[in-house]
Amino acid sequence: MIDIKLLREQPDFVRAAIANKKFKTDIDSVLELDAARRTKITEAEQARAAQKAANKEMAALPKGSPEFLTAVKGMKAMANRAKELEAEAKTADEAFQEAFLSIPNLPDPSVPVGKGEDENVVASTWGDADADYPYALPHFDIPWFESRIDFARGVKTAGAGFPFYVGEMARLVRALVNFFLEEARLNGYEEVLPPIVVNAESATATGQLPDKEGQMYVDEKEGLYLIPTAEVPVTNFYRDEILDSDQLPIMRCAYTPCFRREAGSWGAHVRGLNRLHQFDKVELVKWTDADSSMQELEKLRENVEATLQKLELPYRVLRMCTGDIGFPHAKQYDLEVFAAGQKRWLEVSSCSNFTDFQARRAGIRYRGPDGKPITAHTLNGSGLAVPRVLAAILENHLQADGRVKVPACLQHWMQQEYIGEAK
RNA sequence: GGAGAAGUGGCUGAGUGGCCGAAAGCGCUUCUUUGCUAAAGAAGUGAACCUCAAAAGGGUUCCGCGGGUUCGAAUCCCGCCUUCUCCGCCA
Repeated sequence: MIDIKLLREQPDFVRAAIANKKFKTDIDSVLELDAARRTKITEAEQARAAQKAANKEMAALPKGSPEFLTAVKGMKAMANRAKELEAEAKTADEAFQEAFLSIPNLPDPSVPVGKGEDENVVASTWGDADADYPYALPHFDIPWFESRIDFARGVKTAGAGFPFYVGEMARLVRALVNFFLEEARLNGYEEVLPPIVVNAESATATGQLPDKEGQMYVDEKEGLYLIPTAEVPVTNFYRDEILDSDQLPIMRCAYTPCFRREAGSWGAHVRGLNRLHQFDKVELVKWTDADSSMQELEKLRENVEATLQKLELPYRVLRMCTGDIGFPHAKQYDLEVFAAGQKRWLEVSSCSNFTDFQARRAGIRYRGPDGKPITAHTLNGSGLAVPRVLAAILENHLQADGRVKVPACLQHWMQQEYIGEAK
């Protein structure tokens, strides 16, 4: 949620700022609900204050005396009145909160204005996507692919989108996870191994609930959700806490499997590893003060880029435009690797600054110079998601003999220069 | 899963219907003093929201969470959560 004071004091500024986002909000009705709510709260509090004052006088009277009994009669009416007004205030407040939560975060001024994904700006490109890849194939067309990543048996065992990784491919996935974690560690991120289920409070704090409820797998009996990303449990680590400012920025990384229902998003272009219900990812999360989050976003993006470079995969950085950044995002970069077999760019990381939007909702603050709590800023980025990186490795590093060359940076964990079968 | 006990402010811990937003101690901050990495004394020391142009001030709420009883609840009742102990089960 945004800062309510900003909305009250500069409604036109807010209106203009979110005009270019894809989420539509009626600012005027939010302001009206806010005014109505405040009137009701004041009324209710005055009634309660009057009751408490009268009550205090009454408490001094001898219990059971005639004066006492008379006073009790009057008090009953006051108590009922206060209760009524409090109920009205609560209703008005809930109506306001619901409307207020529909206001998206304000895009940073540096975000390019645009209506949708076609207007994202390519900020930079690394490597040579136009190079000749004479042996590249879509990864799902590599002859030995199904013997290493077994979708059919995954369907039998769990369902579509839950493949088995077998033998050297399982080891390659593990190598990638280790490599990503080690990169993060060397860049100063402290590793955490979080729960991979969260409760409704946590899912609400980071914004998965209520809007994206349909995207998560849920255990209704226990009220637990399988995480769609490690962002959820990791960010909630500090929910409802006040941090010391000298701790900031806090940098964490976490490997987890991620679970996404991806309801209604299946089609020809999501074959193979392009989109799965379960996948492995290393997530980077930062908590910063209010002044340095934009710089920290650049560092975060650079950290992820450096990791991609070591994998020798061409990629590009997209500056997401106002019409394509997410609801809680102030600024967002997407990193896409070029998969030479499919001749497609595949998103492997999204690096985002939520400014104070998510932290306000999650109650994450730090103490400022005067000791007063200030809402923190939160950021996160994938560093990286395994399956699409794996897809690009399989496609781009496919050799003349039909095997795939394992990038040098993974040797430490793989101890194997090639995978697959020679023709 | 069964039985029992407990959940109070940064920490320890009083408090069983009104004088409790909450004793006391510790910790922390500021000041005073003596002066050598310390002692003593004084004052202060949570959060959210409403009101106010702002500050000051005022008000409401918060004693695990949510309901209820009552003129009035940290204190009584109900549900839930968590922790601890014992038993059971188990990687």
